[in-house]
Amino acid sequence: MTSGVGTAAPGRALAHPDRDRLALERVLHALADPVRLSVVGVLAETGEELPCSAFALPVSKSTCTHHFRVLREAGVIRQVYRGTAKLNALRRADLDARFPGLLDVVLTARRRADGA
Amino acid sequence: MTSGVGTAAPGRALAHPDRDRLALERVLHALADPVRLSVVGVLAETGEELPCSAFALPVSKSTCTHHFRVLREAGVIRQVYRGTAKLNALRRADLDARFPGLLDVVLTARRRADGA
DNA sequence: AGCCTTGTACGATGTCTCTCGTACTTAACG
DNA sequence: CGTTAAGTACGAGAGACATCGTACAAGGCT
Repeated sequence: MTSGVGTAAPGRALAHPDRDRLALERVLHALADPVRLSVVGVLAETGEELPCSAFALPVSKSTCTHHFRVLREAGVIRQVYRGTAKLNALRRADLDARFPGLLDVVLTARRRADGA
Repeated sequence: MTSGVGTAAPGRALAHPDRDRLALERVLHALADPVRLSVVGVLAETGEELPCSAFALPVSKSTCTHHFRVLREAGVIRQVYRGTAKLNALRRADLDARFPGLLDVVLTARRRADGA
Protein backbone atom coordinates (compact mmCIF):
# COMPACT_ATOMS: atom_id res chain seq x y z
CA MET A 1 0.00 0.00 0.00
CA THR A 2 1.24 3.44 -0.78
CA SER A 3 0.58 4.59 2.76
CA GLY A 4 -2.85 4.74 4.26
CA VAL A 5 -3.43 8.46 4.44
CA GLY A 6 -0.25 10.23 3.53
CA THR A 7 -1.35 13.69 4.44
CA ALA A 8 2.09 14.67 5.60
CA ALA A 9 4.66 13.58 3.04
CA PRO A 10 3.11 11.84 0.08
CA GLY A 11 4.84 12.94 -3.11
CA ARG A 12 8.53 13.18 -3.86
CA ALA A 13 10.73 15.17 -1.57
CA LEU A 14 12.46 18.35 -2.65
CA ALA A 15 16.19 18.99 -2.48
CA HIS A 16 17.32 21.20 0.37
CA PRO A 17 20.91 22.21 1.06
CA ASP A 18 22.49 20.94 4.26
CA ARG A 19 22.68 23.34 7.15
CA ASP A 20 26.47 23.18 7.12
CA ARG A 21 26.65 24.01 3.46
CA LEU A 22 24.56 27.13 3.32
CA ALA A 23 26.47 29.71 1.32
CA LEU A 24 26.43 33.25 2.63
CA GLU A 25 26.50 34.85 -0.80
CA ARG A 26 23.66 32.66 -1.92
CA VAL A 27 21.56 33.57 1.08
CA LEU A 28 22.30 37.27 0.64
CA HIS A 29 21.39 37.06 -3.00
CA ALA A 30 18.14 35.28 -2.15
CA LEU A 31 17.28 38.05 0.29
CA ALA A 32 18.25 40.83 -2.10
CA ASP A 33 14.97 40.73 -3.97
CA PRO A 34 11.86 42.60 -2.83
CA VAL A 35 9.47 39.77 -3.60
CA ARG A 36 11.53 37.17 -1.78
CA LEU A 37 12.26 39.49 1.09
CA SER A 38 8.56 40.02 1.63
CA VAL A 39 7.99 36.27 1.58
CA VAL A 40 10.60 35.83 4.28
CA GLY A 41 9.03 38.67 6.23
CA VAL A 42 5.60 37.07 6.19
CA LEU A 43 6.99 33.68 7.14
CA ALA A 44 8.87 35.21 10.04
CA GLU A 45 5.89 37.17 11.28
CA THR A 46 3.44 34.31 11.22
CA GLY A 47 5.88 31.60 12.22
CA GLU A 48 3.66 29.21 10.30
CA GLU A 49 4.02 26.97 7.32
CA LEU A 50 2.22 28.69 4.52
CA PRO A 51 1.28 27.64 0.99
CA CYS A 52 2.53 29.80 -1.86
CA SER A 53 -1.00 31.03 -2.46
CA ALA A 54 -1.09 32.70 0.96
CA PHE A 55 1.32 35.47 -0.01
CA ALA A 56 -0.56 37.55 -2.56
CA LEU A 57 2.61 38.41 -4.44
CA PRO A 58 2.50 40.92 -7.30
CA VAL A 59 3.84 38.38 -9.78
CA SER A 60 2.48 35.51 -11.81
CA LYS A 61 2.25 31.94 -10.63
CA SER A 62 5.29 30.80 -12.57
CA THR A 63 7.38 33.66 -11.25
CA CYS A 64 6.18 32.70 -7.82
CA THR A 65 7.45 29.18 -8.28
CA HIS A 66 10.78 30.61 -9.37
CA HIS A 67 11.20 32.78 -6.27
CA PHE A 68 10.31 30.00 -3.89
CA ARG A 69 12.79 27.76 -5.57
CA VAL A 70 15.53 30.35 -5.19
CA LEU A 71 14.73 30.63 -1.50
CA ARG A 72 14.71 26.88 -1.08
CA GLU A 73 17.96 26.31 -2.96
CA ALA A 74 19.66 28.99 -0.93
CA GLY A 75 18.48 27.22 2.20
CA VAL A 76 16.26 30.01 3.45
CA ILE A 77 13.01 28.03 3.42
CA ARG A 78 11.96 24.42 3.55
CA GLN A 79 9.23 23.22 1.24
CA VAL A 80 7.03 20.20 1.83
CA TYR A 81 4.26 18.89 -0.36
CA ARG A 82 0.87 18.56 1.24
CA GLY A 83 -1.85 17.51 -1.09
CA THR A 84 -1.91 19.87 -4.04
CA ALA A 85 -0.35 22.58 -1.95
CA LYS A 86 3.25 23.04 -0.93
CA LEU A 87 3.94 24.37 2.50
CA ASN A 88 6.78 26.82 3.01
CA ALA A 89 8.57 27.21 6.29
CA LEU A 90 11.43 29.47 7.28
CA ARG A 91 14.58 27.53 8.21
CA ARG A 92 15.15 29.75 11.16
CA ALA A 93 17.08 27.30 13.29
CA ASP A 94 19.43 26.38 10.48
CA LEU A 95 20.02 29.98 9.50
CA ASP A 96 20.60 31.04 13.09
CA ALA A 97 23.05 28.20 13.58
CA ARG A 98 25.00 28.91 10.45
CA PHE A 99 24.80 32.71 10.31
CA PRO A 100 23.90 33.88 13.82
CA GLY A 101 21.82 37.01 13.86
CA LEU A 102 21.63 37.43 10.12
CA LEU A 103 17.96 36.70 9.74
CA ASP A 104 16.86 38.88 12.65
CA VAL A 105 19.04 41.74 11.53
CA VAL A 106 17.68 41.61 8.00
CA LEU A 107 14.10 41.37 9.19
CA THR A 108 14.53 44.28 11.56
CA ALA A 109 16.28 46.32 8.91
CA ARG A 110 13.53 45.54 6.48
CA ARG A 111 10.84 46.81 8.83
CA ARG A 112 12.75 49.94 9.60
CA ALA A 113 13.54 50.62 5.98
CA ASP A 114 9.95 49.93 5.14
CA GLY A 115 8.55 52.66 7.36
CA ALA A 116 11.30 55.20 6.78
CA MET B 1 43.14 80.00 -7.18
CA THR B 2 41.62 76.60 -6.84
CA SER B 3 42.84 76.05 -3.32
CA GLY B 4 46.44 76.19 -2.26
CA VAL B 5 47.41 72.57 -1.93
CA GLY B 6 44.34 70.45 -2.25
CA THR B 7 45.83 67.17 -1.20
CA ALA B 8 42.61 66.10 0.51
CA ALA B 9 39.71 66.84 -1.83
CA PRO B 10 40.87 68.27 -5.13
CA GLY B 11 38.84 66.82 -7.96
CA ARG B 12 35.10 66.47 -8.27
CA ALA B 13 33.24 64.71 -5.56
CA LEU B 14 31.50 61.40 -6.12
CA ALA B 15 27.83 60.76 -5.52
CA HIS B 16 27.02 58.91 -2.33
CA PRO B 17 23.54 57.96 -1.17
CA ASP B 18 22.28 59.61 1.98
CA ARG B 19 22.42 57.60 5.16
CA ASP B 20 18.65 57.75 5.48
CA ARG B 21 18.11 56.50 1.99
CA LEU B 22 20.21 53.39 2.01
CA ALA B 23 18.16 50.59 0.52
CA LEU B 24 18.37 47.23 2.21
CA GLU B 25 17.98 45.24 -0.97
CA ARG B 26 20.69 47.25 -2.63
CA VAL B 27 23.07 46.69 0.23
CA LEU B 28 22.32 42.98 0.32
CA HIS B 29 22.88 42.75 -3.39
CA ALA B 30 26.17 44.61 -3.08
CA LEU B 31 27.30 42.14 -0.44
CA ALA B 32 26.12 39.11 -2.39
CA ASP B 33 29.20 39.02 -4.59
CA PRO B 34 32.43 37.27 -3.55
CA VAL B 35 34.72 39.99 -4.88
CA ARG B 36 32.82 42.79 -3.16
CA LEU B 37 32.40 40.81 0.02
CA SER B 38 36.14 40.34 0.22
CA VAL B 39 36.66 44.06 -0.31
CA VAL B 40 34.31 44.81 2.57
CA GLY B 41 36.10 42.22 4.67
CA VAL B 42 39.49 43.82 4.10
CA LEU B 43 38.15 47.32 4.78
CA ALA B 44 36.58 46.11 8.01
CA GLU B 45 39.71 44.32 9.17
CA THR B 46 42.10 47.16 8.54
CA GLY B 47 39.71 49.97 9.44
CA GLU B 48 41.74 52.12 7.06
CA GLU B 49 41.02 54.03 3.90
CA LEU B 50 42.57 52.01 1.12
CA PRO B 51 43.13 52.66 -2.56
CA CYS B 52 41.64 50.20 -5.02
CA SER B 53 45.10 48.92 -5.83
CA ALA B 54 45.58 47.65 -2.30
CA PHE B 55 43.14 44.77 -2.65
CA ALA B 56 44.79 42.42 -5.14
CA LEU B 57 41.47 41.32 -6.54
CA PRO B 58 41.35 38.51 -9.10
CA VAL B 59 39.75 40.75 -11.71
CA SER B 60 40.85 43.39 -14.17
CA LYS B 61 41.13 47.09 -13.44
CA SER B 62 37.88 47.97 -15.18
CA THR B 63 35.99 45.25 -13.35
CA CYS B 64 37.48 46.59 -10.18
CA THR B 65 36.10 50.02 -10.93
CA HIS B 66 32.72 48.43 -11.51
CA HIS B 67 32.64 46.63 -8.16
CA PHE B 68 33.71 49.67 -6.20
CA ARG B 69 31.04 51.70 -7.89
CA VAL B 70 28.39 49.15 -6.93
CA LEU B 71 29.56 49.29 -3.34
CA ARG B 72 29.56 53.08 -3.36
CA GLU B 73 26.14 53.42 -4.97
CA ALA B 74 24.69 50.97 -2.47
CA GLY B 75 26.15 53.11 0.29
CA VAL B 76 28.51 50.50 1.64
CA ILE B 77 31.70 52.45 1.05
CA ARG B 78 32.72 56.07 0.67
CA GLN B 79 35.18 57.02 -2.03
CA VAL B 80 37.37 60.11 -2.00
CA TYR B 81 39.88 61.20 -4.58
CA ARG B 82 43.36 61.74 -3.39
CA GLY B 83 45.84 62.56 -6.07
CA THR B 84 45.67 59.90 -8.74
CA ALA B 85 44.37 57.42 -6.23
CA LYS B 86 40.90 57.01 -4.81
CA LEU B 87 40.56 56.07 -1.18
CA ASN B 88 37.85 53.66 -0.12
CA ALA B 89 36.40 53.64 3.36
CA LEU B 90 33.70 51.51 4.88
CA ARG B 91 30.63 53.55 5.89
CA ARG B 92 30.37 51.67 9.12
CA ALA B 93 28.64 54.37 11.14
CA ASP B 94 26.02 54.96 8.48
CA LEU B 95 25.38 51.26 7.99
CA ASP B 96 25.17 50.63 11.72
CA ALA B 97 22.74 53.50 12.13
CA ARG B 98 20.52 52.44 9.30
CA PHE B 99 20.75 48.65 9.57
CA PRO B 100 21.99 47.89 13.09
CA GLY B 101 24.10 44.78 13.28
CA LEU B 102 23.92 43.94 9.61
CA LEU B 103 27.54 44.60 8.80
CA ASP B 104 28.92 42.75 11.81
CA VAL B 105 26.67 39.79 11.24
CA VAL B 106 27.68 39.51 7.62
CA LEU B 107 31.36 39.88 8.40
CA THR B 108 31.18 37.26 11.14
CA ALA B 109 29.18 34.94 8.92
CA ARG B 110 31.70 35.42 6.16
CA ARG B 111 34.60 34.41 8.36
CA ARG B 112 32.79 31.40 9.65
CA ALA B 113 31.63 30.34 6.22
CA ASP B 114 35.13 30.89 4.96
CA GLY B 115 36.71 28.37 7.28
CA ALA B 116 33.87 25.83 7.21
C1' DA C 1 -16.21 10.62 -12.66
C1' DG C 2 -15.55 15.35 -13.46
C1' DC C 3 -14.06 19.74 -11.86
C1' DC C 4 -11.33 22.97 -9.44
C1' DT C 5 -7.35 24.41 -6.96
C1' DT C 6 -2.39 24.41 -6.57
C1' DG C 7 1.66 24.35 -8.27
C1' DT C 8 5.37 22.65 -12.10
C1' DA C 9 7.66 22.57 -16.58
C1' DC C 10 9.06 24.68 -20.55
C1' DG C 11 10.15 28.13 -23.65
C1' DA C 12 10.62 33.04 -24.69
C1' DT C 13 12.00 37.63 -23.72
C1' DG C 14 14.03 41.62 -22.00
C1' DT C 15 17.07 43.38 -18.52
C1' DC C 16 20.82 43.35 -15.52
C1' DT C 17 25.45 41.76 -14.11
C1' DC C 18 30.19 40.38 -14.47
C1' DT C 19 33.84 40.25 -17.19
C1' DC C 20 37.21 42.06 -20.33
C1' DG C 21 40.30 45.16 -23.42
C1' DT C 22 41.50 49.49 -25.17
C1' DA C 23 41.71 54.35 -25.07
C1' DC C 24 41.57 58.34 -22.22
C1' DT C 25 42.09 61.56 -17.99
C1' DT C 26 44.28 63.09 -13.95
C1' DA C 27 47.90 63.86 -10.96
C1' DA C 28 52.52 62.99 -9.06
C1' DC C 29 57.53 62.78 -9.91
C1' DG C 30 61.78 63.40 -12.01
C1' DC D 1 57.91 68.58 -20.16
C1' DG D 2 57.74 63.70 -20.47
C1' DT D 3 56.86 59.48 -18.00
C1' DT D 4 54.52 56.67 -14.96
C1' DA D 5 50.79 55.26 -11.90
C1' DA D 6 45.84 54.98 -10.73
C1' DG D 7 41.35 55.00 -12.30
C1' DT D 8 37.51 56.05 -15.63
C1' DA D 9 34.80 55.64 -19.83
C1' DC D 10 33.13 53.12 -23.34
C1' DG D 11 31.90 49.48 -25.76
C1' DA D 12 31.22 44.43 -26.09
C1' DG D 13 30.16 39.75 -24.95
C1' DA D 14 28.64 35.86 -22.11
C1' DG D 15 25.83 34.46 -18.64
C1' DA D 16 22.38 34.92 -15.05
C1' DC D 17 17.92 36.67 -13.57
C1' DA D 18 12.97 38.15 -13.34
C1' DT D 19 9.09 37.97 -15.79
C1' DC D 20 5.41 36.02 -18.38
C1' DG D 21 2.01 32.69 -20.78
C1' DT D 22 0.54 28.32 -21.89
C1' DA D 23 0.30 23.57 -21.22
C1' DC D 24 0.56 19.93 -17.88
C1' DA D 25 0.42 16.99 -13.35
C1' DA D 26 -1.38 15.85 -8.75
C1' DG D 27 -4.79 15.91 -5.18
C1' DG D 28 -9.02 17.21 -2.99
C1' DC D 29 -14.38 18.12 -3.46
C1' DT D 30 -18.93 17.48 -5.07
